[in-house]
Amino acid sequence: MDIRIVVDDASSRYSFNDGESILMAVQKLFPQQKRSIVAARIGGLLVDLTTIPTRADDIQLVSTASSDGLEILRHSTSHIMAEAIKELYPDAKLAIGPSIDTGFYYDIDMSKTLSPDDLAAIEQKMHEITERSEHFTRQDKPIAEAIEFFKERGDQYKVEILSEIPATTVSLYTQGSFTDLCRGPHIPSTSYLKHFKLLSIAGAYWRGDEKNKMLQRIYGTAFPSKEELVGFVTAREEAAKRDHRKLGQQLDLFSIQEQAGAGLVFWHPKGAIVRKEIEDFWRAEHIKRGYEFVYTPHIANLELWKTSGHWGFYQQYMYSPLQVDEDQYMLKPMNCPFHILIYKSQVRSYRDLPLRWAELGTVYRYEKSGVLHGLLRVRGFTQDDAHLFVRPDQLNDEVKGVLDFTRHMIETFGFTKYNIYLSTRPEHSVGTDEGWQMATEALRVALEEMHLVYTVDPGEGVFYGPKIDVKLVDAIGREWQGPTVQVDFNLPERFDVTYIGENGKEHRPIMLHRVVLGSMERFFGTLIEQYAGAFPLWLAPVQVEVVPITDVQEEYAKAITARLVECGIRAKVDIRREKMQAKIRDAEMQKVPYIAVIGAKEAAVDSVAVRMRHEGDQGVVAVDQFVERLLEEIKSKVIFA
RNA sequence: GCCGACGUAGCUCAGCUGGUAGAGCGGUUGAUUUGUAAUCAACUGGUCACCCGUUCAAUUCGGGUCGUCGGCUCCA
Repeated sequence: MDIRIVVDDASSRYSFNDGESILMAVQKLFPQQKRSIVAARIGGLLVDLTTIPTRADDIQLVSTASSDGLEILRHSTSHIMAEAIKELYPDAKLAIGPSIDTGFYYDIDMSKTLSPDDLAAIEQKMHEITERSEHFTRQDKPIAEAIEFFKERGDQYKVEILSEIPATTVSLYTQGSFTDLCRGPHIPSTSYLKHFKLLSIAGAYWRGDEKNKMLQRIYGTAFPSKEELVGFVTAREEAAKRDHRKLGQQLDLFSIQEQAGAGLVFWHPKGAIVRKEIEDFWRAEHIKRGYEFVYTPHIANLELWKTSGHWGFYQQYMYSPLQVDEDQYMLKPMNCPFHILIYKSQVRSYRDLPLRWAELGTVYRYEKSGVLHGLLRVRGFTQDDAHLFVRPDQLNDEVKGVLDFTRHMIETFGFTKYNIYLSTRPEHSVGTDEGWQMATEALRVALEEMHLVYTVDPGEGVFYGPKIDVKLVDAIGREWQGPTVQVDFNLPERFDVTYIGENGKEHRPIMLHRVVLGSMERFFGTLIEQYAGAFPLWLAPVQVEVVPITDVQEEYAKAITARLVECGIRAKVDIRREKMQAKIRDAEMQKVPYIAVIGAKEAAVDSVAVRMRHEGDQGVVAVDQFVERLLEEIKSKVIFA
């Protein structure tokens, strides 16, 4: 049979003999790259290379250079790891072992608790298996037979999975003595696997449900080449250096103290400067966009939280009540009810809307101890919150306004790594289907009209309404929810929020909850990682470090520093009895954007020798010119100077 | 909260099988007056996270608590 074989952009024809598999053809056609071609695609379907073509459809070869190929390699690696584990620990029961973005994992239930040392032994066993060149063979079985097969082996998890598969037949893959339930395809032989590494052990609930048993999960990765594997490991080490927790300490930005409690943030002077810059900018942008500011208390009567529904729907995140005289008061987990109270303090006309009220509102939420994470998940944090009270006819424009605002913030702060999601109605929620549908549609339309790329995140909305989330990505690729817009038709209902319409009758406004940064803590955390601590000039805690070469220039250096400070520049002078090299080193390590070196030459002509962070010596510049340049850079919020 | 690992000077870390601790950096003092990433020296610094137990003796062994880290589950 004569079939066209496609590789990347090229194609050639090959005439298959009876019973000749794709693998045999590949070995003849591409002997030099036989281990990089791992599967094939026929009519859109991925198949094993051992497949014997039955029709004259085009065959597209899949190599490990493609994402499909890499996934197959990694998935096969997880099977090989499972085989190794079964050999070492025969009582191990396997659950699931998929490939993921960074590699693969396998969830295992076994009596022995694995330690990091055991990973080396498993890896060793895997190398043995790859040297044995075991073939992966596929077998299609009626589902009942497959269930019987796994039942006999005591593989209860496989049986459970099978019992929920609707198909009548399933495929099993065997290599060596190991057989697993799997859709495939797989690499033809274990010898294809050369470059892999087991990374870590973690706990994971069976089927991701915390009511189920916790299994042991082993994470690992595999790559087509040694260089790529080494590159992956180095990239992880590099990413760890950007970790905001590490930089927070090195740059003296913030701390979280055991003595005070987990998840409670202390902003040190340098971190506080960055926060103040962010806040100043934030306020100025709000004024430009027609917002007003409000301030509200940190605690309020429990009755208020019952009215708002938080007591019913959000109690697990709220701290225990405080007894105040005869009443119970709650620390606020959200700001919304307070803004509503301000709204309700007088009768509102349709002419007053939209009302946009913003507050840097500090809230406290009980987060489970295991989820706390530096600045990115804490128990007390300040939301850059705002609530918009809008008429139905204003909803679309207002959502778009918020999205535009968010985009402006993200761009100004130079974020390049983020994803947008549209989250729909969750299981636990209030309101009518029509309400949810209308609100979700409003968000979707706004996203489309703004030409924003987004993903629908089903069931991830808040109990009171759907939302659009912007998730910022941290140094090692984890997503953290930042900016969000949420439509709420529930609270206005519960608090009986109204405005008087043109017809003189009461109408219900729609409420929008939104943050354009997320929270000051989380935003700062991701910002630190974004810049690896090297903030752009406008945000840098110290903008200029003035370094006199000897103490002869000390007075001049102090005068220059005072002049810079006078111009609104955050300048510091280093008058320690250290060599200039040591001062420069320290300033570089503190990631100060500019170092102004002053020796006898500079002092004589009212100038400084400018050194830029990461760039080195920039030559001598007159002080006035230097100031002008700095002010311009600060004003324009240049991201990469 | 769950699974696992970890918790020694301000920081980074050493301390074999139990006999109350060390280094470098930092800080202080002194000397050095220096041209773009660490000048030299002396001094300083720790109820070994906390509590209970085993032991003649615990930083070291066991249990618990708190915290941190990697995941899971859950969220700004």
